[in-house]
Amino acid sequence: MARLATVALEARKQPRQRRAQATVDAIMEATIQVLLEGGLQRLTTTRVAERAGVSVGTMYQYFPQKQALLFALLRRYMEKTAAAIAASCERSRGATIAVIAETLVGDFLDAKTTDMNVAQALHAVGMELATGNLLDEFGRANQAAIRGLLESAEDAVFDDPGAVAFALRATLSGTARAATRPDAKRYDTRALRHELQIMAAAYLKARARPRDAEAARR
Amino acid sequence: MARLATVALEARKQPRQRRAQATVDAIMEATIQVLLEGGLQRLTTTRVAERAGVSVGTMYQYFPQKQALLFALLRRYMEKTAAAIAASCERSRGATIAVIAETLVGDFLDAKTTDMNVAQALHAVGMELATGNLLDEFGRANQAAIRGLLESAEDAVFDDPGAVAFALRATLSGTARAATRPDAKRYDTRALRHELQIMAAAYLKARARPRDAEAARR
DNA sequence: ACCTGAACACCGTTCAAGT
DNA sequence: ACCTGAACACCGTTCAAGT
Repeated sequence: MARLATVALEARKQPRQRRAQATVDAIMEATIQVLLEGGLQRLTTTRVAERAGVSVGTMYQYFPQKQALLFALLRRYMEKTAAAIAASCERSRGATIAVIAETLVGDFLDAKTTDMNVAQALHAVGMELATGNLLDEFGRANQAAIRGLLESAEDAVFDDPGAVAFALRATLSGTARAATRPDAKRYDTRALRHELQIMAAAYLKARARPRDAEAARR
Repeated sequence: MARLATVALEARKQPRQRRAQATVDAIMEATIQVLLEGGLQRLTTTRVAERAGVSVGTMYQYFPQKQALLFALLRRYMEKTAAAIAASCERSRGATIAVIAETLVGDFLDAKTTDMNVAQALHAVGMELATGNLLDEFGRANQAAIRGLLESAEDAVFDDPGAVAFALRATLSGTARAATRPDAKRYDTRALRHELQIMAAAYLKARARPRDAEAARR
């Protein structure tokens, strides 16, 4: 099992004076700039401090390690999207499930897509683009397999099997990632599996025409 | 935009003799061991080479940078899961969509869950667990918001709103991650949004009882 | 063809000294 | 209370020399 040293990622010290707050702001802004400019590989403590116009020592007073910089950025991004999603839920409260489904999906994707530059840079943390290319490569392979499967269905025919396979694959692999998170509880994983099966079945049914109808038309 | 230096991640040199192949195998095995033992933070080229019983120079002959080690591991993992998924699709070929949905979801999750130790370690690349904790924290908040929304639906009542909210949230956030990948094409994103809305609507309908029936029973 | 390991440039982190 | 920057330990990567 991957054991990890327990590390403090939160700020070591809260800024108490105005100039200290300005320092923290400058560091965070510098982190974004350096990240967007050169990716994670070029994000060094020296570079961020230099861009922020402070010494490394000062930076370490507020961000006890390099990771804390990224952590703070991620926290800010997630606070923002969570607020947007909560607001969306508030808006469609009491609507029909059809409206709820449409609004929720739309607003959720919108929220996560805003500030996409930063989000992408954060997601890319670690293996950078290379990992993504690999994921895409196999994503396409899996999608092709699923598409072939859909086209073979005994009792249904799909008008756009490519789109359905695409959505199904994205949902599954995205969810699988969540399910394999280290702290995903066994219960959650099993429940999720059951719910996903219901979801996939309902989706396919909604997207398919019965094969009989097709045969009858010819 | 995050610009990245183009780097060769594939092996620099193919092993031609038997002892060279043994060297490559030893390095890959050592990488897994070091990764599972101490996480990404302790995965240094020196440590892997030492564990593999070769010099760093030898390692750099086959893996031109540190990332290439992880890349090779990830590739092996994905080849394995892709093969499992293809086999699953082959098995349920020609079945009904109900069977297809159930089999596909089940086998997909199984494939991605096998070798979970390595998968987790690979997923953890970069921000390690801290990121995950943050994701979970806001995941729970979003889930609670969605659950409240579902319970407020005008035309439906859910027997297990928590489970439905959990599945919906996992699907959405997992998919959003895929949609915000740098190379996700605009077309794909828009199509995915539409498909997800159909999926969510179909799922909610499958999971809900009409409110009238509930009112009538009382 | 394959391997070695000292050497180099650079990075994360600390801490005594300053205002 | 806040900031500085030289100093330290260590890491990724290279390359001349070996078998």
